[in-house]
Amino acid sequence: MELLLAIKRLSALAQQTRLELFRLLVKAGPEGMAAGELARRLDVPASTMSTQLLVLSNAGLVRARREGRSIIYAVNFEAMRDLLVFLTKDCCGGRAEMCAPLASIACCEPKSGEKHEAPARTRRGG
Amino acid sequence: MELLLAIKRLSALAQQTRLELFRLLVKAGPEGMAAGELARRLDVPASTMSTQLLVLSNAGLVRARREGRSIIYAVNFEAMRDLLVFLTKDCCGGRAEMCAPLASIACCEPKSGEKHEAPARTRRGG
DNA sequence: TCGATATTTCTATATATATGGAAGTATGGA
DNA sequence: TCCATACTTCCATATATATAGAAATATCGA
Repeated sequence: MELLLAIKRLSALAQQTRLELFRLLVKAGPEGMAAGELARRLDVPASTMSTQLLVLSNAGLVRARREGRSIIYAVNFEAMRDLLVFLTKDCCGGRAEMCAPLASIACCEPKSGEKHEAPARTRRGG
Repeated sequence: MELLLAIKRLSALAQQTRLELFRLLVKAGPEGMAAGELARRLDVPASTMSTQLLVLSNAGLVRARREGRSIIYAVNFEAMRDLLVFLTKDCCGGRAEMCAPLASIACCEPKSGEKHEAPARTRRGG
């Protein structure tokens, strides 16, 4: 990934309303959520929400699709993944100390895919 | 990690001079690099560099130590790791599609630590 | 103590971002 | 076509950030 694109994505996430918004969309999954619903949930005016969604959208972190009168936003998981890879790869050029711990993240599966607890399958509450 | 701390760290990285600065420090490793050397390398005035270093420092992403007349900055790998974990864990609440690819990053070791190419050992030029 | 070096803090200014009301645009139903 | 709903775009304003010169502070060597 290009440096400027990474900055654009980092900037998009580096703000309270937008990070909360993004997390909400992550939880919503590929089906996404309507702009109005997002505005209601985060308790911000429609115009503000629209502006914030545009920022995330311009950064490629979310995608919009129209469904009737609603516009549904959903996370672009690939874009987010690319950003994480960029940040991680960048740091692994010569030293593993930053990256190794990522392997211990509950949902980060070993690359050969051996059997393990697979906690990513469980729901948040479980 | 707290949301506000994550935002602080994302903001710190979401700027061209600082992201380049941070990457430079990552390459420098735990030994770090002097503020003046960083300013020279990125071709910015000392006061600007100092301000940017303060931002990274306040976000906990770098640490400063004095060595003679120089002040040496080094990446706080743990802080960066925590941020990556925060961003990743956040996204893994129910869905692995964003996180699974992280396992394929060259330096991201399987958690049981089986043998693999271990590219993280090689230097950048090698 | 003096002077050179290394860096920070102070200060001003330019630029970017966040917010939200009002007006505009798109969709669907009658 | 008319109206309600769902959003976006426009605009003004408030706040935050970036930049860098000048002055201040800390360290070292003589």
